Amino acid sequence: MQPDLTDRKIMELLQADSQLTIKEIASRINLSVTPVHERIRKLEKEGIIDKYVCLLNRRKLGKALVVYCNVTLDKQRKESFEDFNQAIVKMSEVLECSVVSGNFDYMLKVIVEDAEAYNQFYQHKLSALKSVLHISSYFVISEIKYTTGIAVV
Amino acid sequence: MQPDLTDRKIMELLQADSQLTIKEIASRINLSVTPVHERIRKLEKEGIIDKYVCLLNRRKLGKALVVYCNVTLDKQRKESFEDFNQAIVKMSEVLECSVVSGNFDYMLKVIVEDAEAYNQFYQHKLSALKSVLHISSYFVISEIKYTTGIAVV
DNA sequence: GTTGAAACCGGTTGTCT
DNA sequence: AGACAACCGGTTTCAAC
Repeated sequence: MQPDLTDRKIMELLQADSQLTIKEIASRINLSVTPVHERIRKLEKEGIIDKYVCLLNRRKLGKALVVYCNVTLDKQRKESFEDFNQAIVKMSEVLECSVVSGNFDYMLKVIVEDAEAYNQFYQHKLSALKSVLHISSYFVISEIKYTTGIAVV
Repeated sequence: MQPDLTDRKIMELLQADSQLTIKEIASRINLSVTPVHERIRKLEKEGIIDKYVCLLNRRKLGKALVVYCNVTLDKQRKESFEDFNQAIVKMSEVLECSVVSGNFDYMLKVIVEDAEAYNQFYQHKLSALKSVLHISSYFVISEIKYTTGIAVV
């Protein structure tokens, strides 16, 4: 199923605020509640709407530091990638981790309290992994834009 | 206000699934609905809970390609940063953009349909900006981990 | 912080167009 | 496929403990 323009408008609204009532969404796109309700159910069932979450303000929770890491693995070792992947998914400091093309192997996004906390993470968790050959860290100085909403309309 | 352990447990649950009923949350942390309701309201009021959103499945929407970009600006130009920032926030392909320490200036996360769409974005939007001196693109081959939930407990 | 009750409102379902 | 109406369940507020 390919979502039509009405579906996309609904998704755009829910990506910005998932607490909008169906009634509110319906009035914004000039529809009644029934079709809006059905469309949302369908999008959820199809897995196009993946999940509903709340986003927290990291600064108010003392998690002020974001670091992007480039990691290179030691290719000589067998199953380096498997070991690394399994270790990474367990680390709560790592929010994003992807295999990338280019000079290195992985791109990570890490969130911690401060520079000292990052040092602890770096020394005792990330670089402690046997499969890791090299790490470059890029500290976020200023966040210009952050959104979870992808362009749909 | 610093959230206590009970607040943190609530946040952890809402970060994973914001559609949980208060009743359900209450039973999971062995509390009644009233205090859970009050705590959530408080966390929202304080701005610790920033917003509620839905997350979409990008692949099912044909947005299969994620690219991390390192961008360096031409420092000679006055107000390069301001110009760049303003342009970036308007680009729907860019989900994350941060000023970072190190060899380059910005780290971007871009989501587009495919390689051709990225090429269009790269040539006509990103590198078209006057303030941009250099761009390195890292294509995501495999996403190992992606979460919006920060560690709170 | 707990329990219980009451009012309210949105989600949900069925029926009709 | 959309509109309307009725029902049900959760949220919200209040009281008393």
